[in-house]
Amino acid sequence: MFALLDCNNFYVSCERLFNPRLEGRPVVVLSNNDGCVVSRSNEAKALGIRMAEPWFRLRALARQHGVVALSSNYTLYADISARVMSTLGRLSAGQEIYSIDECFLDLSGMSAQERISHAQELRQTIARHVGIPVCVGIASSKTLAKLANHFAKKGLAGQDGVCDLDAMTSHQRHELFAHCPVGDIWGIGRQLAKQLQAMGLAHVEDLRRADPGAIRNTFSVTLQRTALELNGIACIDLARDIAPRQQIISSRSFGEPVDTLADLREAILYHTTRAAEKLRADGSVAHAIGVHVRSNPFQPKEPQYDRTQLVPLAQPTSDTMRLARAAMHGLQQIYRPGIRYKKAGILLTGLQSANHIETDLFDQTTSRNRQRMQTIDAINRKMGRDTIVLAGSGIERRWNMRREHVSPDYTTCWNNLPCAH
DNA sequence: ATGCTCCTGCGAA
DNA sequence: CTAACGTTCGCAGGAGCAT
Repeated sequence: MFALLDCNNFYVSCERLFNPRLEGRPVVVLSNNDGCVVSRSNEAKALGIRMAEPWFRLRALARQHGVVALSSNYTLYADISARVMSTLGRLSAGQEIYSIDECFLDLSGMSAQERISHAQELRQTIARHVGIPVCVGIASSKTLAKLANHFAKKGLAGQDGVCDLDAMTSHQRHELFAHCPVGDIWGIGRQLAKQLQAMGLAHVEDLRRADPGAIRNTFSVTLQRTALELNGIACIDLARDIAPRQQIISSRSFGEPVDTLADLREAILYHTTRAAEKLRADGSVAHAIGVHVRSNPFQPKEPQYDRTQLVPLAQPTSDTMRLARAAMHGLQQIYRPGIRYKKAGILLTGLQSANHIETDLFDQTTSRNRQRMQTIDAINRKMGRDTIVLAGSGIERRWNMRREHVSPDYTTCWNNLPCAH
């Protein structure tokens, strides 16, 4: 038996913790670069503001209704998330942290009564200890638990932010499934929903009753598993141990378009530095680095360009200088003048544990390099992220993202506390 | 026929 | 005033290649 616990309007709820004036008002949090809406308060949803709506298209409506728009502050959200997750971890047998605002929990061996009262207790504890409102969905597969959470959030399944599909009658379940579009199911996005609808499988109940073998043939094993899970046959286990990452991406849109190789070099070096830090934090090494640049696809009249160049590494490494050299080589190959670039980034792939790689008998520089990177990491951890940087990664950084309405890092930075000013 | 790598598309949050 | 549309991850499956 699985529970899926999901925080309500998570980023907005985080902002409200420290700014009570946001209570009762329409509030949205914007994606990086103040681009799109990624979190909405109930009041904002009531105004018809949709998920992923570009902010510039909402400006007029927002002014009219007094909508508060905030830049995203992932430092704050990550810290609040850690508090929610550790609180839940203490109260649960098995926990899989699925994303920044949701996790699966193992509720096996409980009666329906026990499950529902346990879920209520979780909600109250999170509200008291962290201050974040959450909803809980419960069922016998992860896909159904996600769906149950969806019903709980919409208030379709009765009381108080908890929905246990296994505590309901089959008639009640049927009613919910018959009216819920397939696009609301975990794993079914826009493309699949369109195809399924064309085949007459428009609602959850249709897919649940479909022949799994036929689904496998016309679509994929993934969708077959989804169909089985809708029938309460658990195909996807709770992931108890966190598998090491297979790739690391660092990329970002520019605040303003960039056209010089010099600016792109800075940005690529910056991202290489960030990604290499993550790589070493994971205790991994990379076999290849990919360099990615692209123009702005939302300006179709301008010349379009979108390339990534994969550069294999002679020996797998986590050394920033080596990765940077490879990245510069890749960038050189794909840079084209006369393009207004809007985004650049890098990708580290073929990740492996640093412990398992063969060391080159004739290479005496590797261990010195490793020590050097460890020292730099330690200094940057202690003194702040950009204390020691690559000279090439830029000072002025004209390409930095827009972040016009950012809130303070209330919980992780003393200097950002309002009383420090 | 089989198995590999590389690349693209899709989905998720 | 203008122009202004996210990021990071995993998985499936097809293309291309070698055996």
